Amino acid sequence: MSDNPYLAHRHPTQRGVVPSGSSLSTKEPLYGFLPRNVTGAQVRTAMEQEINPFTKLPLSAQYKKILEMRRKLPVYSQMDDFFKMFSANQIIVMVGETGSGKTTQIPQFVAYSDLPHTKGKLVACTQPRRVAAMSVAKRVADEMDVQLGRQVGYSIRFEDMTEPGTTFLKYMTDGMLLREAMNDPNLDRYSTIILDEAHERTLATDILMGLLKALAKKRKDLKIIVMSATLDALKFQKYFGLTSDTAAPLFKVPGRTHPVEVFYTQEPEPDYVEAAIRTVLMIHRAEDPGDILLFLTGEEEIEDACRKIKLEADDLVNQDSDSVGPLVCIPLYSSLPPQQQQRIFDPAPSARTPDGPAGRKVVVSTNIAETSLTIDGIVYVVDPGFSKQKVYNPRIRVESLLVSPISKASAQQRAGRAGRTRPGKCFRLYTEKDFMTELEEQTHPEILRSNLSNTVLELVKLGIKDLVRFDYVDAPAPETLMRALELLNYLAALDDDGNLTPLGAIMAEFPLDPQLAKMLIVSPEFKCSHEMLTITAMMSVPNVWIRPNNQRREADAAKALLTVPDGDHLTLLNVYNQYVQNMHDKNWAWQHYLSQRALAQADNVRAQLQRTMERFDVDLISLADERKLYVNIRQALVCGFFMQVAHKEGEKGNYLTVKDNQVVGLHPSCGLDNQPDWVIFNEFVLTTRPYIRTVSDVKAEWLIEFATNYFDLSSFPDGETKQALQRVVNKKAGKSSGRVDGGDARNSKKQKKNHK
DNA sequence: GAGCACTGC
Repeated sequence: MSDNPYLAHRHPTQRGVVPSGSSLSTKEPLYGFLPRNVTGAQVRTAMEQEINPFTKLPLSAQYKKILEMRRKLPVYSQMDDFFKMFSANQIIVMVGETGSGKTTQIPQFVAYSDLPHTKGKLVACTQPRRVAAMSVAKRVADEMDVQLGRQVGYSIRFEDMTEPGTTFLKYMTDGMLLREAMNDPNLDRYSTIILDEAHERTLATDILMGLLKALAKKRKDLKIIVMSATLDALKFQKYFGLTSDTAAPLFKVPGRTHPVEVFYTQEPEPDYVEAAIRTVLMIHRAEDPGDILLFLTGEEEIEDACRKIKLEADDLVNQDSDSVGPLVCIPLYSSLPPQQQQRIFDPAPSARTPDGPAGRKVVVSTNIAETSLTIDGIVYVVDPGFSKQKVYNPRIRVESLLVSPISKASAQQRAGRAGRTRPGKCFRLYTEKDFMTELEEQTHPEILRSNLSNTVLELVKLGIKDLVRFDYVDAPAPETLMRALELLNYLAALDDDGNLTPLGAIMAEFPLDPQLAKMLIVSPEFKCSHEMLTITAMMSVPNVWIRPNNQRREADAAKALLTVPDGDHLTLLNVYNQYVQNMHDKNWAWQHYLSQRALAQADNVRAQLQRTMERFDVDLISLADERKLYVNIRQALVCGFFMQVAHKEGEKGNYLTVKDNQVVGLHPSCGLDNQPDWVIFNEFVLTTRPYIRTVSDVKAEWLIEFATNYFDLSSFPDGETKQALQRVVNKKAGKSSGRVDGGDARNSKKQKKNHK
């Protein structure tokens, strides 16, 4: 409070209430404001003064210009109703369609009501994506006529653009707020928390909803606003109702978009890519000027479709250049370099002759254009009705991507992309009947489609005792929770009663999957923590290898030069080290067919992980003897990934995963120069057939020594794998092992038996 | 002998 000039200098004795009857009243923009009891009229008056109520500085011309625009937003005209509802309720559900202005305006309204700056508190507004948190914060700082990072700021991974004591309105990623909650379960710094884009149902937002619902009962002073799209509102209202049969109040704001006419096909389309190409060309020939957005499922499909559209469009132009204009086709997916992604904002090609037919731009995109990126000027949307979606099978512990039908909500979102600048049309390549009867209402929330080992560790760290009975908006399958608990128990992050161990508490502090966190924390015992830090960082960023279609051989040759034959993990280490030795040179990366973007990310992640290691006194050490070092690295890998081991089966190059007995092959990208008996893998991918990817050679002795519990033979199904292990155990009998078990590195004690 | 929907800490 003392660092607040407003209170400290003028009204030091009043707590959070701006006094009335003061002689300063005429100059005081917040005169008479009672926290959480302000009216729309009061706020509008304050906004129109000459003095910025939060900085005491004169308001700029730009502020006044922006205020003019803000007044036209649908949400602005409902200010009175908003303040009434906000004053009277602890939790509000709000729906505001695209263009309502909710993301920029509501947090400001809340700031005028909460007056967080007078109490040393903050108003937080979460976003699912970093770019959104940054760009909205910038916009709102402009609207409030303050410098970004002062009164208004943002907080995302790698960047905290806030000033403690000054910032009172903070945009942040949902994951960032969840991290904060792990160390401050009451979230005491916040007076109001706004969860924006709740309908996207990210894992972090789902967990936050559960936490905030419980916290609202404990902290009566905490207000919560959940903002979502229309379709989900009732679900959230019921979830956040005070009792089982009352619902949280709904605040509704209309959007500001143009109508979109929707067309369906008469019959189902057997080949959606072919149908999509046909539809794009039909639009180009027959419809008025305006750009087209086509949704497909992945990189290969998109590049392929772009080629075909381009060929056919050129044909059309050649046949009839008097009535068909030029067409450009632009692919869009996340692994494209940013420079190429920018091409979607290029204007459509101009007509060939001054009065010739207009040119047209076609963007062929993954789901990235459904939420993350908006392209202005789109008038036509072609929606085949599919996207790649993550699915998790807890039985075999595998996450995979499957091309699946989209939901109605998703189809609606796609159609909406046609109406951002003027009335548009959406061509759905499925029948209206299928839309009505076959599509699910909502996309399944992420929590139902993911491996939850990370989430479960977070929840336990958050103090949630009974994971099965936690009040989820949608409860995950019990088997998924059991799988997560089992893994965390084997990793010694949780004890046999499900309580967090000291090791688990540290693991939870790392922004990593539990396996990675574990191997990193135990790595000092193997004197290779510098190296494990690098490998962990490299495993936490997108694929560094680039393999252009027309230069596959060159790319493979470049990769061969960097490959370490004992394992892909060592190759990743080598790549990073070479990158650093070559001074992070962009050209070096380019010449070796490596993604400079991914390498730079690895650098960033590595630095963050190193800070976390230092914070918890995890030593950073290396062995000088490289051969011994490479052995130790693979031993440390075993401590994290012992549940992802496969054993060679026969001579055909097939492997059997341990315990699950899935038949898998080494992925063609694997750099091993032979077929070792035992391998440890990072990923199980299900494409043309089941593959394991990022694979290293390990020894059976290590499995038994460093993952004693998991490789307890009495828990093994009979089979070749068990026999092979039995031979190793027999051979080893008589010799004694010197090393401590890899279970709980901190306590250096043997893991307890924990099998059924 | 082949892929990497998209986010997030």
